[in-house]
Amino acid sequence: MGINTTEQTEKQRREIFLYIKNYIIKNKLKANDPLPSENTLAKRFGVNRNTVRSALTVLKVQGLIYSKKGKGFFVMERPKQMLFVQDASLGFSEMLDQAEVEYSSTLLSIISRTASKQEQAYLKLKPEDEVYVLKQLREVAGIKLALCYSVIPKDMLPGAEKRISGFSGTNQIFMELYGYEHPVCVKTLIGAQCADSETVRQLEIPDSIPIIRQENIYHLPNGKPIEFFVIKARADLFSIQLNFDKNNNGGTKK
Amino acid sequence: MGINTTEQTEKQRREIFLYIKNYIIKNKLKANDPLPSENTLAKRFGVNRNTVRSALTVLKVQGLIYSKKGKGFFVMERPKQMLFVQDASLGFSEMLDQAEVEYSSTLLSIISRTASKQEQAYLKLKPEDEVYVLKQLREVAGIKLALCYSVIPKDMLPGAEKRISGFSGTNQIFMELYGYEHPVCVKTLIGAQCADSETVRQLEIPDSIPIIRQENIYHLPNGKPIEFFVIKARADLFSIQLNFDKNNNGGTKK
DNA sequence: AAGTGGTCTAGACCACAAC
DNA sequence: TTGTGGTCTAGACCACTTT
Repeated sequence: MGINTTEQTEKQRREIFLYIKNYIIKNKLKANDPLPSENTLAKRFGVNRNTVRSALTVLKVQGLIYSKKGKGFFVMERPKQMLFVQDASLGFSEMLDQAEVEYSSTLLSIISRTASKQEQAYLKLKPEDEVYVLKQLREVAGIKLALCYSVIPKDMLPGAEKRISGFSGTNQIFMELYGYEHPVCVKTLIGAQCADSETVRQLEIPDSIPIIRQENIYHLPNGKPIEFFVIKARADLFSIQLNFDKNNNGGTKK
Repeated sequence: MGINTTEQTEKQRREIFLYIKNYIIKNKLKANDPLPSENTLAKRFGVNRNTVRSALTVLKVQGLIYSKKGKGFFVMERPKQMLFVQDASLGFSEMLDQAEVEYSSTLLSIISRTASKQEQAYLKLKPEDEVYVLKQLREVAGIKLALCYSVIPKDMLPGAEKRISGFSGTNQIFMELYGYEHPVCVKTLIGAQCADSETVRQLEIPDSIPIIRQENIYHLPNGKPIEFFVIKARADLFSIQLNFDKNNNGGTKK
């Protein structure tokens, strides 16, 4: 068949797409197992290599496979979803504690700058006030799970740059290093977004994985704002559970 | 330049990609404004139409542009984010009420079937028990915002197929049609996922938009499970806010 | 040297839309 | 009829990996 003859419009690309998906299932391929090469598939289906490539591209943006130049295509690993129970009294680290998973925190950077308008509102700051911004990478069960940003009024942590070490969460800093009471979450905002380039790079994920973005505002028990905490976590691994059983406020319907 | 000569490897596709993004900004294009055609761009950059297409494909999967066969490429509309405050005592419709946005609900289908294992656990059902499954499309401010699934034990709604009309939320059915008390949410699970094909079709969105998935379990005040409610909402429009100010349970740290 | 994926060209045919 | 996007072919060259 030299030139296009018949029903090329209803895509044979889909046929190859489905073949690969079935191939993975039937052969019970696990993560990082190799797939047939582009040329092999092109010959098997009697189509051009470009057509095979367009099918593989779809699988790639869906995060089912990945490729390495000079080597081939491989099955992407799809780890199991983890569930984390959210509570006003728990910080992020403590939530991981409660979930009984092994985790670690790496302090990527700490800078100080003036507060943005949003941060001024959340932390009750004046435009000239400065904040510390701590960027952290959280790994859970050996997997890079989330990028976290802590925004903290600078006057709450005098000399923080030199005092912070052996870091494993800001609540530890607040309580053990500065003697504050346990902060309480007064507001949480949960959304989802596409992975930005920094998140893709730091978490080493394909940009097809959606990101759960959680913003928390923490106060001290006396009402003083102490932290604006942003979590950007891989949504394929991270989900949030909220229980209303206990602190049921009686259903005050408006 | 007949055949590939020099540095083709570091992609001129990116050049076209950036050109289009700048083109939209510089010319202050609004939603649904047309973009230059593939052939126009190919001539302007002196490249093949396929190269232009691969750049446009990237912009399409990112949800910045869309195309219509026979017409051309257009700027995708990027609506503003809406914020919804979550509360144990509020159903989804009531949450929209409280947000003071104009909304509507369309009942897409109602079927009955046996409960899945997950539904059996959530609704305390036996394997042979049947449930109604109501599929709803929620539109907010004229925009298709979310696909919702209500799973309700069949014995809670005798003869539902014939009694349901002028539907605007299951809580209305529970209370006005069947005289139940106002259900209370006892558990919420929030995650994010890529848009599945049905959601893409029903909400008329590109599959690049992430989806917030919220699962709620509702009980009657007497503790009887009445509804398993799943919301699949566009994450570019929908985010969830939780306030812990009021019902602070005192910070019982474990 | 041979094989793999990545990029790009040149050109064909199709379905659809506007004139 | 002309122009648009959608699909596919055939083939070139590149960078990288393995033998």
